[in-house]
Amino acid sequence: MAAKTRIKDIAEALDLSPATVSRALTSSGLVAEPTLSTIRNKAKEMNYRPNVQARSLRTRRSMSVLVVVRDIGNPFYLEVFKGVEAVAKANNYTVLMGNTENDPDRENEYIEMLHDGHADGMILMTGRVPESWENSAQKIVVALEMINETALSQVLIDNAVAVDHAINHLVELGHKKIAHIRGPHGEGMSDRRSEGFVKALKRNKIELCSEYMRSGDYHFDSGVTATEGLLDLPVPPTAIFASNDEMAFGALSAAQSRGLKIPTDLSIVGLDDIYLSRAVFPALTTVSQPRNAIGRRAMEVLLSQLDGEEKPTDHLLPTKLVERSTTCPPKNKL
Amino acid sequence: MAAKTRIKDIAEALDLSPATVSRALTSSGLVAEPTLSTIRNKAKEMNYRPNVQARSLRTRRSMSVLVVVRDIGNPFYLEVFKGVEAVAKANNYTVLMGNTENDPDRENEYIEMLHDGHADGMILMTGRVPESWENSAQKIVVALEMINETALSQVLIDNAVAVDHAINHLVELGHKKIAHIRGPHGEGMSDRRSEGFVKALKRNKIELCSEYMRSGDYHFDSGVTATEGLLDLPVPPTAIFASNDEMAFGALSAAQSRGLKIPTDLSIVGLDDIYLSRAVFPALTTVSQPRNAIGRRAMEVLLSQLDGEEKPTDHLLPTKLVERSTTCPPKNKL
DNA sequence: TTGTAAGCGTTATCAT
DNA sequence: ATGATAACGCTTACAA
Repeated sequence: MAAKTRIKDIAEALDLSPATVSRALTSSGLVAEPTLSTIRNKAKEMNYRPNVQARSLRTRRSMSVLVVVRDIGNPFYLEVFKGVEAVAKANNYTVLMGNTENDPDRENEYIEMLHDGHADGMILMTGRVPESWENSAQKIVVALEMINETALSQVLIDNAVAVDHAINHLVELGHKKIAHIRGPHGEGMSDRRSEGFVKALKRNKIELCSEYMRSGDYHFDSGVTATEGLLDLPVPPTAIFASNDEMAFGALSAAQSRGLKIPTDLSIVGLDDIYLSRAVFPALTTVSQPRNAIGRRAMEVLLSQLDGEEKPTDHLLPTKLVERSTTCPPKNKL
Repeated sequence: MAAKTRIKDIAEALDLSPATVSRALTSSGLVAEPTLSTIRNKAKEMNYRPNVQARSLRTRRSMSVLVVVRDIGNPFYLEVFKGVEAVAKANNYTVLMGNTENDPDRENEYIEMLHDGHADGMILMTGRVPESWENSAQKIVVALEMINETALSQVLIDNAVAVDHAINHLVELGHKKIAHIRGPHGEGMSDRRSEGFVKALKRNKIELCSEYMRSGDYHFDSGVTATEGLLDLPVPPTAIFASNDEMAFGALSAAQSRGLKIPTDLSIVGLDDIYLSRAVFPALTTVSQPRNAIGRRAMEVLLSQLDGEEKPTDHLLPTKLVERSTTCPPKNKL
């Protein structure tokens, strides 16, 4: 294969100046019609592709955005990523992905990539703001995981409403003994969900039994442990609401290990609707987040912040209950 | 915040030439000691960060690699990605991620990114070679999903051996009526696994019943459908080997829906050992792929191909059986 | 409407 | 061991 075609090559082939070729190719609308087509055709013919680094160096835009997640191994983020990618691609942006493993050093590394011009903007899904975001507020959008007290734009669900969907469903089925497995204390999303739980019970005039509140870390094992504790109680709950699906899987597994029939002996509701929620048995009743839409919106918000003067704001997206097979009325209605 | 520090700024502050500063900062070993430290300290003090695009423009290396998968929503790829990222980071490479959704156009887009210098190399996990890879053989490594008849380097497991692990386990337990849910016809990996199945039966002198061979598409639903067909048979199998975990989940779910006890009534073995295989109930017995190691190795191979003259070759990594709770001896030993 | 020329921040070549 | 200078490929004032 021959060397890469440059603008200069096209210019020479057509006996024009590089400037004109550049203008024609960037659709600046400054090139007249006979020339315009000639140039574009020649470019195609010579298989021209712009050199990204040269362009970025000159324009000071990399035309790429960085999506940073806490744990790239978590399938939850991927649908969001797809949404981001769709909008990005439509706007000629490239998407880079980074994961931090909850490591502040790595979080800062990615902020530095922003600073270095490696990316023009950043979508944060780490549940935490890196130390040095301040110069870059306009370039950052927080998605999915809420961050308390920040001046950054956020795109996420209304966690309290999501929890309401779950609890209302259980209450309508007749449950009164409802337990909750919450996420880690001190994290925005996690706190918001568990506050939502408390309020939902109150609104439904159900007594809040402190024994029925357990903590997990969003992972499977913690769901198992919490559920074992709940089932050991003198008066075990008839329903468990886990604040994410993976812990709900843990609940399901723990209950089935003890020979309980789900949902007859115990109803279980999750939150997230991850891909495999329909693949467990029985399929999990849960509350779905519009992950793809969150990704799209996050990217849209980011774009408008990068272009214009859009000020950081919050964007709440709707959730809905997905009723599958882990819920039914409690056995002994009181 | 002040404007970004450039090499020129450091040079002026120290009354040296930009060239010297550049050399000191890229550890070329060409700068003498008093100067070297002075420069490095000053750089740190002025908070210098190199401009990536300028550097890439000059060196013609982007110092980033592209990982392309077929479906980024598949959690399976993520552990591989982590492996790639670890090695990449250790070598000062940035990792970009792309997904193709099995769309040839998108596959070519990523090849073009390679060609454009957006990335120096590429790790392909699409199970397919894009049309125009030929000029870039040295820059591409295929991982995870085998591609028939290609001159590219490949890093993957020995699929036949992986299947052996599964079948030998079932045979040792005493199973003779072993069914198989295979992946799509015509795909390298899929064909290899199902050939492995046939050979493994033969080696164990078990008759191959054509009714016991079903096809799926690697997704949950196809596992359900295939299993329903198998259970409807006059003489249903006592064990099912699904060629990936997700279809094994389908088998599990279908069997449990019919009231079968797993593993007593039916043993199930998967292949892959995805993250949630331990989170289903009962936890899935499966064959694990060293995904992280595959990622690491793929990146290592890519690096050596980019640097040196390493010729494309294949690299097979070992698998192992993970015995969990979906297998036991068949009920009615004959 | 098109051309000329400068410059983005680096690194590589050639001197010294 | 260090400095001067050019060059990477592109865009954008400014000029014509």
